[in-house]
Amino acid sequence: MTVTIRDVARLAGVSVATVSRVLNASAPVRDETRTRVLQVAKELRFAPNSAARSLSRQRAGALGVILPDLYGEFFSELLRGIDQEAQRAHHSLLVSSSHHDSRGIGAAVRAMRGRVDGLMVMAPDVSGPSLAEVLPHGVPTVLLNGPEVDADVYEITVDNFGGARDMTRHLIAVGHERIAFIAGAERNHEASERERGYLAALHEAGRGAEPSLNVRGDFTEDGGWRGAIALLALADRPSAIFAANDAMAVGALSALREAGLSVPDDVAVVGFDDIPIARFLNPPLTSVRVGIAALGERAASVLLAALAERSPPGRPPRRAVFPAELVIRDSCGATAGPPRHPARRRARSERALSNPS
Amino acid sequence: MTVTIRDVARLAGVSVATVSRVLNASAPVRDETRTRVLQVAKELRFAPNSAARSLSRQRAGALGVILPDLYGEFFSELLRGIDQEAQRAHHSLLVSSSHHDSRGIGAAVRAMRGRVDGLMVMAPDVSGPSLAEVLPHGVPTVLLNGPEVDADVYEITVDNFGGARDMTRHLIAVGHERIAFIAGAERNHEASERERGYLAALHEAGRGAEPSLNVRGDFTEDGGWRGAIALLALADRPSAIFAANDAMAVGALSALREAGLSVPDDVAVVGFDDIPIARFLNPPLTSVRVGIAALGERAASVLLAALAERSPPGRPPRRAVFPAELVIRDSCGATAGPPRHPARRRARSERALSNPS
DNA sequence: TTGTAAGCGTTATCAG
DNA sequence: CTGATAACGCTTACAA
Repeated sequence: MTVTIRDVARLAGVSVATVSRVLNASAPVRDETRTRVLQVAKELRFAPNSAARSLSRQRAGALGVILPDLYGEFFSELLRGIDQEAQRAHHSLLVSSSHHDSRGIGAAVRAMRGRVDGLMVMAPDVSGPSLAEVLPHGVPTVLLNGPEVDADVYEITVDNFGGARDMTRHLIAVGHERIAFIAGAERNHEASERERGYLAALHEAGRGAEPSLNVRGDFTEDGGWRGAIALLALADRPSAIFAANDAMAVGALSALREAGLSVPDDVAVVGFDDIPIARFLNPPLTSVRVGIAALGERAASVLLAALAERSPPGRPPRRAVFPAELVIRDSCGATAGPPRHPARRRARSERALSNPS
Repeated sequence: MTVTIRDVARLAGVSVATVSRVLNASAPVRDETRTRVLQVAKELRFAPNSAARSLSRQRAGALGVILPDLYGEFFSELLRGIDQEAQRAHHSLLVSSSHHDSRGIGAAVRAMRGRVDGLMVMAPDVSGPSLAEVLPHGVPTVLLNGPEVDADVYEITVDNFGGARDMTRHLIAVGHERIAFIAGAERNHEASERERGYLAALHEAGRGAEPSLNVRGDFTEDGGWRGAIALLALADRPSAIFAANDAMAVGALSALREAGLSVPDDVAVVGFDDIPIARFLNPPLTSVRVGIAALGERAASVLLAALAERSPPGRPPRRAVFPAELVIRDSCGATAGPPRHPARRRARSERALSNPS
């Protein structure tokens, strides 16, 4: 076996309690013995066994993250934000991914029992009730971008509906007549919210939603590519394509390029999420900014705060909604064409609209 | 507190030992008692406490992952591969990120003590000796894409040198005279290996390396953008830009577009890693395929195998090198121009070279 | 200021 | 087949 606290105690000529006190600064220890203990601990490269520690104090010093997937820039950004906040609070991160049904989520939740103090769960493609069934009791939990759930949890979501509605409004405002939508995966909460926003904006503009312009995607580049191909095959092709996330917008851009069409001149393309790469695309992608990393940070900090307060989370669940704001870049044709040698970079053809109409 | 094995035992009218036996199928139990125990366990939604479990058996059923960063598609792909393999073996994943120095890595390693059975460490910007200092003794460890380390660990790396050399050879072969390089971060092992490959290819072609064509980057899109801007400011601009990773290539493409230059007609651009988005870029990016997810899977499976064998890892360290092969797409100008309406997708303007010259 | 000892929740050994 | 009970490594009253 590896070195334990008893080894340190023996070599330092003290009891294990004293070693523990020194290492945790949990009680006063004579200076001389302290330095001796530290000395020995360093020599032995002692590191306390976290499992034993978790068991003894009744907390693990770790947070669990359960995600539907890990593909693409969205999840790494989210995880990055979560990790940053967790690390600030000296907490470890347990990550489990590719859970698309409640059974899988339940299994992941159970596996984390005892190793984490709290949970962040993103499960956009699971229904509220079936999610509530597998969520743990007595473990503070933050739900990310999911449906509303009848359970004692915190919920943080992005304004998917409002963002999509605003984006569609914007496309209408700049004169687009035929606005197509590449939707997200079926039964996915975020996907349906965004679709709802798209339809609402069409409706309020007094336009009917043309079914052929609303195609099903799956949030991947390939899905966006296929969606765009389908749309281009229409007799009367759309003048704008709104992809329900940036990954699909990337795929759509690729399809348009292959078809020899120019963006935004022939067809405008916009996305959702504003993943980091969006502004570097060709052309730079108009999108809906979500602040993915900030969302992750927020989720972690809400969870940490819940853990900090002594009172068990018997309070009513709190629900927070992150704003989603438009970021207009070249791909929608609403900016002036880029000058050939821009002096400054960012300010050129990018603007954020706080309250687009 | 939450429900423990004692609660289950009491309600089922058996001892905790029996409950444990039932739940782990670790010893024969009478059918009748088994069903009764399972019944009670389900009713109580019992899930064993993993910390206690880890402590008792001397294994945690979890793997640790230590990464330098979490930004961009590279790391999410890597993590995706690792997670996939870990999940197959019913292991959890502990992830800790943004560790660029040995101190931080040491802290992360210590924090994982007792919660993981093995470690995967990616630390390209830490020197071998200082890494060896903080690596744990007695914990099976896989080093990813790092320098060779004098410690009892497994090492898995990508052929960064060979890949970069082959890519440069390719650019030379298709007639490029002035080939620029946007290097990775300083003191980064992968960065320097790739740079070495670039220089080696120039050298073997009897060309001197022009210092002004070799600019420093940092593996981010922004770094690539700045690098390209610097290169375009040269009196005699390069005909090809080799970015040391795809993220920087993305930035370079963006800079070229802003400068009104066409890729590949005015300047060719190539990258390294072949992140998933590369083939969807505009134009599709020629790159060096690394098989990122497969690399992660491999790392996890090597680790799991090491954990499975009873013998403590006293064997000599094993080092494996993943091949890196060119993927030629449009951005380097070595493919025929894309037809306007390609029938098939992938085969059109993409080809993989196994043994490029 | 320090030591002793009782847990923390499971697993595993050893008797029955 | 089943039940006590001793670990596992650490923290934390409670004493001294």
